[in-house]
This record gives sequence, C-alpha cells and structure tokens, in this order.
Amino acid sequence: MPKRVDHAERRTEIAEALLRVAGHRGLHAVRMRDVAAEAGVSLRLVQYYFETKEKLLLYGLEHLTERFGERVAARLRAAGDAPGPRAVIEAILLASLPTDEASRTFHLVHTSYAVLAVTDEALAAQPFIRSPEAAENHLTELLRQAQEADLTHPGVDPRQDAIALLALSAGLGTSILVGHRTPESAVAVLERQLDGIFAA
Amino acid sequence: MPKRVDHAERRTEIAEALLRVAGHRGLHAVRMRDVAAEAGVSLRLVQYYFETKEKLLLYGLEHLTERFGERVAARLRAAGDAPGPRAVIEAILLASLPTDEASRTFHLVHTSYAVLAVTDEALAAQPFIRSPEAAENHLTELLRQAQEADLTHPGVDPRQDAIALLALSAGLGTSILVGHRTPESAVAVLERQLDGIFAA
DNA sequence: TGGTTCGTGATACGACCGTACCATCAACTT
DNA sequence: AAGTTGATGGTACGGTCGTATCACGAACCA
Repeated sequence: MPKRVDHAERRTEIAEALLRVAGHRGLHAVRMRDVAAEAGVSLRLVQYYFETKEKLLLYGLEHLTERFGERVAARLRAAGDAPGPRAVIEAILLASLPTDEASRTFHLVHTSYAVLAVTDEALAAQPFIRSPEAAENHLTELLRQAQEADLTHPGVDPRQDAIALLALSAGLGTSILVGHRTPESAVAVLERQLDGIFAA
Repeated sequence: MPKRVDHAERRTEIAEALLRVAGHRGLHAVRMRDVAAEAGVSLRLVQYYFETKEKLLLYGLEHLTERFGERVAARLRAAGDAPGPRAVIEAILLASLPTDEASRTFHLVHTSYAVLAVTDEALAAQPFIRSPEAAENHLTELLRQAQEADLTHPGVDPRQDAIALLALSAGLGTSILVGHRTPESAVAVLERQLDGIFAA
C-alpha cells in the first residue's frame, strides 16, 4: 500500500474545503467536484473518504459547530480569568455575530443548514439542532447567577431574557449577513440590550 | 386564437403554486415540473408565462412580499380604528411570526430567498431586500410618536429599539420555524420586550 | 372565409451531477 | 520475492432538470 494516510485528518481537510466553498458560493451550490477542487484532491478521493454527498454534508455540519465552539472558547479565554457574567454572555453572543470572514461563513452555512433542516428530517435529527437549547440553558444560568449576585436591574427574568438575547443576536447576525446592518451597529444594539439587564 | 387568457391572473396562480411547493418541500427543492403539477398545468405553460426559472422565482418573491403586506394590513384593520402605537407595532411584528400555515410558508420561503441572496446578486438587487429598511423606519417613527405622547418608559431610543424589535422577531420566527420554540412562547418574549418600552 | 396569432401539449436535447466501476501503483507482510 | 491491500486517478453511467423545438387547434381580423 502507499503511504498510510490519517483518515480523520484527511476528512477534516475535505470538510474545511466544503465549508470554504459553501461560505462564498452558498451551501446549495456546493458540488462534489467543487469540494474536490478546493481541497486539491480528485473527485474520487472525496468519494473515498465520504461515501456519499449526504455524509459529507453531515460531517461538514459537525465540523462547523465544532469550530464555532472553539471560537467561543477562544473569546472566553480572551476575556481574562474569572470574567463576570456579562463578559461571558458577551463572549458567547459576539462570537455568533458574523463580524469576520470565519464567523460570516459560519452564520451563512449554519442558516443554510437550518433552512434545509426544516424540510429534511435527516438534518433535523442532527445534534446541532438542539445546541441552541443548550445555549439557552447556559445563558439562563448565567443570568440567574448575576441576579443572585445583585448585578442586574430589578425585573429580570433569566429564562425569558436569555431567550430574547439569543433570538436578538441571531436576528442581528442575519441582517449583517444580508448587508442590512454593519457589525458595529449590531454590537451596539446588543450592548444596549445588555444594558437593560445588567446594572452599571 | 383560443379563449383569450388573463396573463396576470395565470401568473399569480402559478406563483402561488410555487409558494405552496416551496413551503413544504423547501425552496431549494422546487422544480419547474413540480410547480406545473401543483398548479395543474403542463410544464410548457409554466415556461410560457415565465420564460425562465429565474424569472419565476423573482416573481414568486414579489408575490410573497405582496401577500405579507396584505396580512399586515389585515391585522391593522383587526386592531380597530385609531389603534395606539403599541397595537400597530404588535400587528407588524406578530404578522411576521410563523404562527399559522401561511405565515410559516412566508417565513421559510423568505429566509430561503435571503440565504440565496447572499450569494446571488440578481436576488440581492430585488426590492424585498430593502423592505426591512422601510419597516425599520416605520417602527422608528412609531416609537418616536409614542415617546412624544409620553407613552414610553424613559431611556427609549426609537431607532435602536426599533432595530432590536425587528431583529428579535426575526430571530424568534426562525426558532419557531425549526421547532425550537412554540409560537406562544415567542409571543410572550416579544410582549415582554414591548413591556420594557411602553409604560403601563 | 381564410389566414394569422395566441395558447397549449408533447417531446426531445444538452448539460450537469452524484455515483459506480475499473485500473494502477506503492508499501507492508510472510 | 511475491502477493495482498490501501490509496488514488480516470472515466463512464444513469438520472434529472431547465430549456428548446415542433405541432396543432381555436378564435379574432380582414
């Protein structure tokens, strides 16, 4: 046999090629041949490491959410040690706004997957579909802690406000994506919403 | 010639068939043949009234936004004569939440178009892409009037709060669509946000 | 009344895309 | 050394989809 190859690594390379293509041509326009060309391998190789296109797409989605998790973690580290609840919440919400190329790709491809998932049950069954629930629980807990530490204005409802924050940042992200809004103004809106929750 | 036919009417029928198909199979899965079958006409007819698929899609988008406008108008009428600013804002925001089949289709197809528009300049140039700006201006003006009439809490910023309301309802709409949230809980979140703006 | 034109159907064409198949070469084993 | 097996390339097949072509019938005009 030729040089034994690390399948996991190869699959990652191909998945990232998929995300690059999806990021600037749109997920709907992704062809197996495009992915192969972008990854610099032959079409046969893409077939070899992912038998079918559907499996490639599912793996690409996994990889996408994984990299998003890493980006959130990086922002949390950048927030210093023992960051306050507001700093943690900002890290999470700002990571999901399409401010740079990577997060733009994430948001576009994630939205594409979400749209597909509405009518595709194989996609709808994927775990990424339930990760928002985890984020909601996490944010709710953070707000509850902030409330107990008396860092919030009166009248805060951790669960309801967590839901609103997530929906708001998702909506803002989409409007950045389609060019209705600049990242800066979206951040300002988000900060304003946080000001309504956290006391100075 | 055979019985002279009303082109506009026929185009509308076909466009509605398009929206029905897009509404439950997804816009990406819409084929010319599906639209023809759904409309109960031959493939040739769809070609006849819309030369190309792209033109059909563009017209479908026009029709979609038009019908959305009618739905908002209907809600406004249902709000009674001389409704207050909050009632008007509620009419606008609640109309865009996917609460029934029609609004669900609207939200799904509209989102599909938005995703396509990110990478398709012909779609991006369509007027629907600037209608959110009009909505933002409208909401801003309503909030400003409410503020002058002393109906709001202090600290309201009409422009910023209008942006937040629109992004929030868009985000909530998407989470209803993908099944993360019930329409009822989304409405509750939206009402809560309005409570933070309008005085009792 | 005859011809022109609008509306409609059936079908064919050409392109593209995912997948399958076949061949080849290199390295590790025995 | 020989054979087996993993990795890779090239290419062909089958299906599908948008679009084009051909044909025909029915109404309106002159």
